[in-house]
Amino acid sequence: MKTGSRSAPASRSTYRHGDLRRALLEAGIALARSGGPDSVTLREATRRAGVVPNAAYRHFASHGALLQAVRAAALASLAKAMEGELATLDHDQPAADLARAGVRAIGAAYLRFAQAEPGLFRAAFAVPGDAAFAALSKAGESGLDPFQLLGAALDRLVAAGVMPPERRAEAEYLAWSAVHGLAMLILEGPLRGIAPAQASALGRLLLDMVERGL
Amino acid sequence: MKTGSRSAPASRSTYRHGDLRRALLEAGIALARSGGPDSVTLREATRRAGVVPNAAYRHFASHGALLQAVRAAALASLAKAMEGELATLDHDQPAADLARAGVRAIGAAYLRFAQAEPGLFRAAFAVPGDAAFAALSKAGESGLDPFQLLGAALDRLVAAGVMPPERRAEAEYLAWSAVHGLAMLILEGPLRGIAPAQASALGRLLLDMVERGL
DNA sequence: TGTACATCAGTGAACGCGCGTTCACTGATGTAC
DNA sequence: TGTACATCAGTGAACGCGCGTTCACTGATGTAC
Repeated sequence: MKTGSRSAPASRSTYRHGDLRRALLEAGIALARSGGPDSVTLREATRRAGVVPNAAYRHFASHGALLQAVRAAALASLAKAMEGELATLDHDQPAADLARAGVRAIGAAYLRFAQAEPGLFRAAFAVPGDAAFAALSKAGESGLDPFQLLGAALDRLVAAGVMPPERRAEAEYLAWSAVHGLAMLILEGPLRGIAPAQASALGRLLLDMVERGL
Repeated sequence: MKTGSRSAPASRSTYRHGDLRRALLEAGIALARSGGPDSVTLREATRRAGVVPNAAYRHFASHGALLQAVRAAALASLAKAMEGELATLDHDQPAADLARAGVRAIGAAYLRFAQAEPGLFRAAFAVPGDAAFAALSKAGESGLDPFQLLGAALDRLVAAGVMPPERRAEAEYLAWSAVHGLAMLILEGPLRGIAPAQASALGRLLLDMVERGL
């Protein structure tokens, strides 16, 4: 009988959890961080929140709903990393240089995030499938998601006269392709286990190529 | 009692299967083709081969061993697609043009394979983990695997004087990044569901960018 | 050329695993009177 | 200010699922004599 109830799975004195939804989401994010999207499971998330498995259903309709919330958080986290990189730019330089630096900052933040948080990165880009995902907030503080941040940087490139407007539409996908591909090669391709310094050197070369190529 | 033995799970008259290893591998490839690497399971492969689950252990040490064999087959298949594309090149042209066309052929084959066989493609690039994988044959008829085929095409680019030798080392990863990234965007990114024609147009633009950028 | 026997490919039955999900419940909270 | 009651967050127990893997076996094959 001990001290009343030993039914609660873990260290919690109150019957109500208080903020279970948040706790589950954070557990899910931690799981994704350490093992990628496949590690995000309802049972482990509830376990970590100190709660019985089915309690999750008060806050998430299904396992997929939790996973999508985790993915959205991962994307928002990437967006914030990009915004942070953009914030370091020196604004006292010619508009053309600044615009170019903006695109590089986006790319560099992307690559750094992929290497620093491989689990979250993989979770962010796991095949979504569900349309409902679109409603979730994947944005950073500016209110833009990672893809939109790249778009805005490219818009500035056009506005600064660095890139002809007729190339703008394709540029989005071409630049994203190059950077995303390098990230994948580093995460799970032939470049796996490369040192961060080498990776960022390669990143610079890649961004050179993109800049020349666009 | 029927006609002797009804113990065999499926349509097979002989007690011995005859070529079970091959049958399991082909079932595994079919599974990867339709559902990606996660669909490759020992139980389903044996089911399709008309055999009891544990029979697989006469031919594969574990589930992972089968999966790796499937991955190697997928890579070999990609290598063959590249070789096929290279074979269509017109050799009656200046060496520089031919070398450039070679690199484009590699890239185009890669993108086409990704779109035509998304399951195999994903299986081919699923995180390997095991070093023993290196011993499996992932090569096409030339004996080169996809990565080596790209390397050879780049060597020809250098030999033809199109690319300065000092850029050769990086070029491998930069070109691969761009093409692999576009493939991922088309398979499970914002470009999912794009029409093949649009995809190949985008592929051409990407290869333009790479060519200019290198 | 015929027969005993070793080999070993495939069988049959069973494990334990962790998962998502459903059901009927209980007990703390906060609101209406 | 105090009490009855509705709400609903979390419990407890149980499902069925498909998976990888292990064990002792059986029966067809092909080789040695």
